[in-house]
Amino acid sequence: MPDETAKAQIADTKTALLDAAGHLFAERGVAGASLRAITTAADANLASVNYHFGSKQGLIRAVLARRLDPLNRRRFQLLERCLSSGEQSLELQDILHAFVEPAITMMHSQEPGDREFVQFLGRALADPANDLRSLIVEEFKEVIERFTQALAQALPSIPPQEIAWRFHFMVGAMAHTVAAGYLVENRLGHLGIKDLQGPETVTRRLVSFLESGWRSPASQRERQEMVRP
Amino acid sequence: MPDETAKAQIADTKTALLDAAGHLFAERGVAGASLRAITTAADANLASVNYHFGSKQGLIRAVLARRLDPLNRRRFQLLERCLSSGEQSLELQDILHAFVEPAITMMHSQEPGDREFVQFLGRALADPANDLRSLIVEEFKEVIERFTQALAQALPSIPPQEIAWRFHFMVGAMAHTVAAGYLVENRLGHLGIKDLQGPETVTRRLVSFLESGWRSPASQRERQEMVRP
DNA sequence: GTCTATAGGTGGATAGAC
DNA sequence: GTCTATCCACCTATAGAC
Repeated sequence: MPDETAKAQIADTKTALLDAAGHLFAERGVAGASLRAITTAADANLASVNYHFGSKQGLIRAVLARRLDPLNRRRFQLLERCLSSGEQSLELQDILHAFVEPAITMMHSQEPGDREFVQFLGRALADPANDLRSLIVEEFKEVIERFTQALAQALPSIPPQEIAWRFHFMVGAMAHTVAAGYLVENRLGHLGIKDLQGPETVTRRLVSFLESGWRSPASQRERQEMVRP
Repeated sequence: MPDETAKAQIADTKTALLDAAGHLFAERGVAGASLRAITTAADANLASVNYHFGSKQGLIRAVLARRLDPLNRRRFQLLERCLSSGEQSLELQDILHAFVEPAITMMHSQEPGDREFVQFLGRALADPANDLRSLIVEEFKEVIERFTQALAQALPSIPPQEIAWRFHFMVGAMAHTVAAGYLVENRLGHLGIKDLQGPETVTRRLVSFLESGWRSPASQRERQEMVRP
């Protein structure tokens, strides 16, 4: 079946391009990774990117979607689970776990592509390139809304503006961790400290830190403003 | 005195270049801001960057040093003050305040150059360009050491690896706030929420969030490991 | 110190043969 | 679908006149 081999060929080239692009984007940034470097690494032709993805922008979009969609789907899965389980008590810790765990797990994944991807993602949140940022913000809109709502429900004494800021702090802590967490791991290694490695440990540390932060009482003044019209 | 006007001329061109570069680095990133764009914005000659700073790399270094050095000096000042005041009780809140306040204040500074700078700085922490990152890490080495030490002293029950991770989380929350905090402020505006603006409010929110996070108890197992040889 | 001109290189994108 | 050749815009850096 020549049709099958042709399709396989397409899939191979596309996949090779996505792999190479993901690797180089994480290593050098979107601007620093040229189509020449990407196609060379993928053992493909310079024109292949434009054929398969239309443009470099299209390639970026595809690299993002390939792993970000499953990542956020897993977040929603975990969030749904803790929304439906207790029914009455919405556990803060579970919500934070649902938000954080998928990214931290991917950061420690054995597949090298996963690790590079979250690193790229964490950096992209701070990237000044407008088109890249708006892509990410777009993808995150639903995540922000659903998790903000769950958090506000679990913490009824925290006013909405405080929720917004704390969500921002949390995103920063998580993004920096997946983007540069290896620095801490290296540092501990150099100091001769044998840390309990693995995604579970890092997730536990981060969730515990964040949970206490979220439980910090809001200022009296703002809580008063909350009940007024 | 022709000497004086000549010197003033030099200072003007250099300053104009630093201003323009700071603005464009924050807006488009280091890679995205070309010397052409910078010199045009500064109303200077294309060759002037190489004359005054040797290279683009030299310009980047100068832009960083101009505001990062005073920023960190202020951090140390505030840290010294709370180290010497109580003598017996090292207040966690004051240490966190010393770390966070200078950056948040700069983020709300009236001088537009300041605001743009912390935005650039927050982003540069995640920048994949090695030369830029190593510059920042170099500048931050002393900050990390001195604040880590103070925090370990204020929180004797937290083991060193937990200190390292929490410091990492804190840096992430702060960097993301100065790099993209305006997103939250915009969002609150769109939602019709009149937030208490100003650096004091944001600083108070962040310090309160972080303080609770730092006070989160370490796991039993790791505290046990701490007292062993 | 300033400025023009240009060298020497890399970028993304495309046309057209196969 | 693949690949070569090529276009053209843009980059940093420098040489040399003023």
